[in-house]
Amino acid sequence: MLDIQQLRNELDLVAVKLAKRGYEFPVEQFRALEQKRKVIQTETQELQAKRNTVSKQIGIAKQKGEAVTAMMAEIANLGDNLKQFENQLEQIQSELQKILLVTPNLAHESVPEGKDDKNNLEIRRWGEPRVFDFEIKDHVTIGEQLGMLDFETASKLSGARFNVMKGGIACLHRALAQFMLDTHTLEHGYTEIYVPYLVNADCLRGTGQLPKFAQDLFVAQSGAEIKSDPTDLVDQGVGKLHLIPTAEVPLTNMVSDKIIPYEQLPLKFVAHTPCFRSEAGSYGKDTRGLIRQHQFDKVELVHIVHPLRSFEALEQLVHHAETILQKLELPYRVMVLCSGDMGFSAAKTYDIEVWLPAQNTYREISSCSNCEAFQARRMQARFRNENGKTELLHTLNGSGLAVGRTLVALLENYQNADGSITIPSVLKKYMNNLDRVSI
RNA sequence: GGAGAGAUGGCCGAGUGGUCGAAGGCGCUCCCCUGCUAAGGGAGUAUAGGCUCAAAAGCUUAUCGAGGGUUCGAAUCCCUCUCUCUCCGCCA
Repeated sequence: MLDIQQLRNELDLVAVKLAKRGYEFPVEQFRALEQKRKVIQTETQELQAKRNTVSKQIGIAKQKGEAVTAMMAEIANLGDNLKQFENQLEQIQSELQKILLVTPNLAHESVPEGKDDKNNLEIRRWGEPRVFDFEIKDHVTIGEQLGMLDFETASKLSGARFNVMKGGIACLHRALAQFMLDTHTLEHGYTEIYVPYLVNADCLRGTGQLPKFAQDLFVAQSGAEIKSDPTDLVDQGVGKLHLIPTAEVPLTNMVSDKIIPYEQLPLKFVAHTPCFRSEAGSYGKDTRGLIRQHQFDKVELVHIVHPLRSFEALEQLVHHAETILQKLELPYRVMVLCSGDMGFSAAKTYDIEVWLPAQNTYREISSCSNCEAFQARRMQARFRNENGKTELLHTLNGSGLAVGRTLVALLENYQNADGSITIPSVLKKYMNNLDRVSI
């Protein structure tokens, strides 16, 4: 959420900045609401103050045994009048809130301007794509020929965009997650966290998925709820649990409604979780293979930091994610997203793209964002600064990495002519010291 | 699933209609005293808003799990919900 003070003070400037990322802010509507708000709020508070003082006087008078009828008469009509103002104010506030809740974050000044992913900037590249001396296969073919990727069974069980892994590939998948967790906890100083995979709507509002992106989520309902009243549609969505689309949601919300002493900063969390995304609106995109699934595993990194440190932390975060690819010896490049391609909550985002030989291109495997105070403001995540004052924290998140896509990269980059997969040296200890996955 | 208890400030905990944003204690900050330490004395110590405003400051509103209601007035009474705990049952 943007700072409403900033919107009041420099509305036009903010609107221009939002336009740069392709968002048209309802300037006139906001201005009108603000004008009304100011008048109504002042009036409401004056009436409340009056009610409070007179009520207090009544109390005092009663204790002394004095007559109170005069005072009672004085505020006889105040109640109804006040109620009206309060209702009006509440309505205006909620309309302002609605606008704020769907307004994306402002792009940081270092973010390149642009409309879509074509304007993203490559800032560095690591590793050389391997040259193959045989006809390469994509990960689907490799996995199916090994008998270890079974999309047919998956679709029988759950439909499109699910997968079943078996044997060596299932193990490799597990090994990857374990390797990532170990690296981040032992070498990068993260605290490993286990979190719920079902979260309430407040959490999703806190990180910015709700209210705007409800269609991208899966909603879970307990069987008891369905049975008790199957026709009740009134409370749909609210109070229901959602499957997490990323561990960013539970991890970041750990500090919601909290005031952290500044000595404890920065907090660095890592969690390995499944992620669930409805992928509405991506019909026909990446329909083959593991690239785009309704359920996938991810190792997520979250930083909770002092506002002056957040851009420094972003560089660290990207570096931590890159380390995984370097240790796996997978070639990649780092992109800085342009203003138009960034996610809702981000002020600045780096994407890491891994080389996929079968697609002959780099594909996103990690997205690292500094959300500045945008999420913290939504979830009231604060810290007590050096002067004892409370201040909003800055939050960052990044994949470290998407496990499913890392597996894809591994299968394709480490494939051999005979259809087997070489196991990268850093993974061997998680794979019973095997050298290869083969039939 | 059955029975019961509870939710108050950083923490503990009092408060069952009126000068209560909230006693008392702990913790923390500052000061005093004490040749160290311990003990003691004093002052301060929630959060989010709004208005005036360059700022400092002042004034003001809301908040005692959440929402609604009664009342001139609600932490306190009524209703609904959520969560936590205890016992029993069931269960990975």
